[in-house]
Amino acid sequence: MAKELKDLTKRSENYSQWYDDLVIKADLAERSAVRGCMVIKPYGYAIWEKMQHELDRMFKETGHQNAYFPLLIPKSFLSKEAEHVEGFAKECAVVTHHRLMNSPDGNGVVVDPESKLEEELIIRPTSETIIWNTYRGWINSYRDLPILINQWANVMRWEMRTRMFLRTAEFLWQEGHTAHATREEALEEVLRMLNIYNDFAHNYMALPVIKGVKSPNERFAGALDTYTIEAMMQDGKALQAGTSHFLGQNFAKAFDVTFINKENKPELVWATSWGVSTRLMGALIMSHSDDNGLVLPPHLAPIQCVIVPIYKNSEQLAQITEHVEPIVKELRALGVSVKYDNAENRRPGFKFADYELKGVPVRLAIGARDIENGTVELMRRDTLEKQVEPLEGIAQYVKGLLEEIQNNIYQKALRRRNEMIREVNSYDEFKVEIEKGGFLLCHWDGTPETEEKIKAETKATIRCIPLDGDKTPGLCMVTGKPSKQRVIFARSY
RNA sequence: CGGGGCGUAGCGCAGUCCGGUAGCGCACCUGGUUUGGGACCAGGUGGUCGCAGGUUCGAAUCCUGUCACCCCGACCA
Repeated sequence: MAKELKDLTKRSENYSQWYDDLVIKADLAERSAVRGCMVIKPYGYAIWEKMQHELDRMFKETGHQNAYFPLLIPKSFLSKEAEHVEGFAKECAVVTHHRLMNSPDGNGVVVDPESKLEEELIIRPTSETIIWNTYRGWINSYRDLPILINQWANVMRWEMRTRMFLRTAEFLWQEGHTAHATREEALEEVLRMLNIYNDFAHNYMALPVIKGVKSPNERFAGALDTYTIEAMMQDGKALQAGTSHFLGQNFAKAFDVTFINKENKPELVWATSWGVSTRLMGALIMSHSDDNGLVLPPHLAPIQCVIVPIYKNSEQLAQITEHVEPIVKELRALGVSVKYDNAENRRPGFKFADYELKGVPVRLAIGARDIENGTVELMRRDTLEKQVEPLEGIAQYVKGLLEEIQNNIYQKALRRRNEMIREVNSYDEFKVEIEKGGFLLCHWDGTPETEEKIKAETKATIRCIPLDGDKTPGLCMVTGKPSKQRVIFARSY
């Protein structure tokens, strides 16, 4: 084990490989036997649960409720919205039969041809269709609106290439699906949820993101507008961290969902959908990790503080435990999640390295020397700095330090991200700069043709048209045509 | 679907050119010494060498076929 951990050494030229190793060695997930899927391990899942918990709270505080819709979607549902089917058709897993039988040649089992389904079922790649098919029955009058529902679920997209957390064939997410009486109300909802994602990324993930709207090329299949939060990873590639879609009346039209308004006239319902997924785990890992492993922001760390005893014999361990137990109690009373690792089959050095790899924000080490001096050795994961603190009042100190670490990790990520943003004014300069990674702020004439040309020639896409910041018009760097404002280009995951 | 690689112990690999007893490191088990940054010593368990044919006295190794997986593209709300 020791040597295996050492292999997670300095970040290699191949950042993706380093990332995969980190995910596996930090005990977050492993590759599964199923193509393009992964097994999320307990430690990784604990982080996801914390994310879920905080997001769920924010959703409920804004009037949303949770519900659950089926995993399987009749094929015909998917085809009702033309753009939607075009966007997803190429990556759907399809259920065609419902029974197996013993193979006639005696080798295992085969699909029973007799069990062929009359209509194939799609494993949901997203749930707009089945949900809007259901909403039709729920909505009659303006009094039934709005409907503000969220679902925590798994979805499946048969991607050609996968990468743990960032793009797996099956992933966990939440998808909100809301129905409104007016365009204005729906648009308000779209921005409300975008802001929730932004706040969550900032306050919990310590992840700076840019709010913006997608170009038509990058829009969700079936949406009129897609809003996004875009993050920048340490290797200079962008990551779409969450989206909020204004669906207009497209799905209401496709699924015939109308309501009777106050004037007793039928009207199509306005829709939004929004979601974040386990991809956020990938964002978390890629944004903060260093060469010693994961760095978790305290607000999401399953273990916020670990205590490692250092002892020569069982009497010493008992003595240390006596001093540690009240501290553990006190920390828990302060709402700090703490682990006292008194396992005897690992030496302290191993534990130190292991908890660093796992990103635990604060480590306390207590030995006989400390008991004598009334001190404790404290190490913070974000700076890797060690300090000696008095045992007295240590719980309160750790509590305060966790907030400082949370803030420091954000500031560090923000600084790094900002250094990767730069303005570029000519296409020649763009081709040079894009190789260095990061966000490039450029003028674009607003046409899909220009965006496609840039993508084909440089692999860069428009990550978003930022909502905040500079709105000065200019001239497109490629065509010289007028541009309303600078947009953000990057290569992305 | 194109281009490249790989398949040998739980994990990481050597052995393949040139056929001849299945190897190494880590992990695991036992005993002992250790324990303030990834312990050490001694002993031990574990393999139909991806699968199917073929050549041969003899195949991880040579031949034919086949199946996985990985990487780079294409694809990716």
